[in-house]
Amino acid sequence: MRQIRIHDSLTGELLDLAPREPGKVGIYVCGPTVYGRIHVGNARPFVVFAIYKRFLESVGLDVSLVCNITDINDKIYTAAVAAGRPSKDLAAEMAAFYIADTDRLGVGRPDAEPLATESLDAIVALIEDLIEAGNAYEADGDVYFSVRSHPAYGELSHRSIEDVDQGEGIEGADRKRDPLDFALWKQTKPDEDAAWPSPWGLGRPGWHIECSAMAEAALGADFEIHGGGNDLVFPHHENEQAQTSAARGVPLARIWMHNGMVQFGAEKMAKSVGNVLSLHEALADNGRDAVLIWLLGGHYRQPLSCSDERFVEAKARAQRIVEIGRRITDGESPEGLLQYRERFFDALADDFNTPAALAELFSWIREANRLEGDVGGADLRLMLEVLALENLLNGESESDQPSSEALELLLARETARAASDWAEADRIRDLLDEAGWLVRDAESGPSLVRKQ
RNA sequence: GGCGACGUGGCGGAGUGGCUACGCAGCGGCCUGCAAAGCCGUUUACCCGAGUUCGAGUCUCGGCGUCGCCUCCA
Repeated sequence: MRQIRIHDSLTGELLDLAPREPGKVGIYVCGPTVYGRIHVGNARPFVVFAIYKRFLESVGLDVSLVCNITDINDKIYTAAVAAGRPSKDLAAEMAAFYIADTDRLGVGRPDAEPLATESLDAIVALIEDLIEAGNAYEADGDVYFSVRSHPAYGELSHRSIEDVDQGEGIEGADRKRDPLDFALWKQTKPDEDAAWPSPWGLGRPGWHIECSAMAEAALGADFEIHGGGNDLVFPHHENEQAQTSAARGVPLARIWMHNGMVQFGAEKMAKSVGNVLSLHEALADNGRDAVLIWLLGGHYRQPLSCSDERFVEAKARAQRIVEIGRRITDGESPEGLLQYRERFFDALADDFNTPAALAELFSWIREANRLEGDVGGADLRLMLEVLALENLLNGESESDQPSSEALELLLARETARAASDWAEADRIRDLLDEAGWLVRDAESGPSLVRKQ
């Protein structure tokens, strides 16, 4: 079996995927905070890890993918106050949009999508354990993690404790014993309309502890892969790692897998910058095939540029796959093309190199196009299924079946062609073109193809 | 300032110490009545300088430039 290797942010090295239990892989990915519609940058980790799960499953692994939904966060309260509505309603609405928008990507749903609001017991229990272990302390209804009590702090983001602060001089600064410390639990505030009971009074959990608790609840500590955008490495993932390893004595995850940012122009796409393209808009304008091909067209760790040109290009690539779909037949693929299929999977096994895998897929297509006669499409379908793009081979839908009028015109054109009446033949072809049909002549006869 | 990463052909984007990435666009050709689709070709692509090496875009050092994180952030 192929050795699967992944770049680990903690060690900075390619690590072999080494499951706790042979054949089983747990992946936890930080999902969005639901205070607005998500943009294509938010969609990147969703797609990367959904497709990675498909790849791992295609090589026989049993994968459990967990993507949380953060529905307790400052941003939600701020947005709710601005909208003059209960934060609970806003979060519920935006969570529903998130599900709907990502559903349209058609890459499958995660196996679990825990909500912070439904994980309070686990969160409170983890905080209690940290206090008991001497890594956290209560202060006037808040609870803070004591960063200096955990010597390994900084190991993930490769920074020294001297170089960071957790918002000194901002919220809770007077209650912290050390400016480095970060909040695990925050006492409720007057402008917040959501709070939960705890041993420290009414309040709400900090963002970092939510993920530690939800990840552990779903997968157990020391699970295989923790993912997310590389903008989360510090402080979010650093803090998650510190919390769980302090409380449990084992790392939260064995491999930290971070995706690069989507860039709009030269800058990171971010709501705070305002240069966002919402996912539902991108899907409506370009279709999910093009959005997917665009996202998979770059290596997950690299920045990915977003622009109209990129989507035009992705659509053209999708079209090339649709064209080969008209050419291939059911059944086994020629042995001569096997090398491309093998290298496709090799590329994905080697730090999930989707652009290299796509290159092999397109090489398969080119070679198939060069062959004479029928070409079985089994291998191509296998590759496309991993990428959730096998729909491109499924051919015309009902609405793409030529109408009887169109077929009559095609017949009339054949009559004209048989009589070498090219002017009439071309006139009919123009008529068909206006009706949305492209004529393609082949040895086997003419055919009509729906214009894209 | 600290930490991390990156600079590849018109554009996007992989990759390896010596062998065509791939896609998109343009141009030329084949095929076609003409097209479309497809195929073939497209003349030292690897930021600059120095070094290591038989040989470097690929390793080392030094520049220049860009991006991300250090504050909520996928």
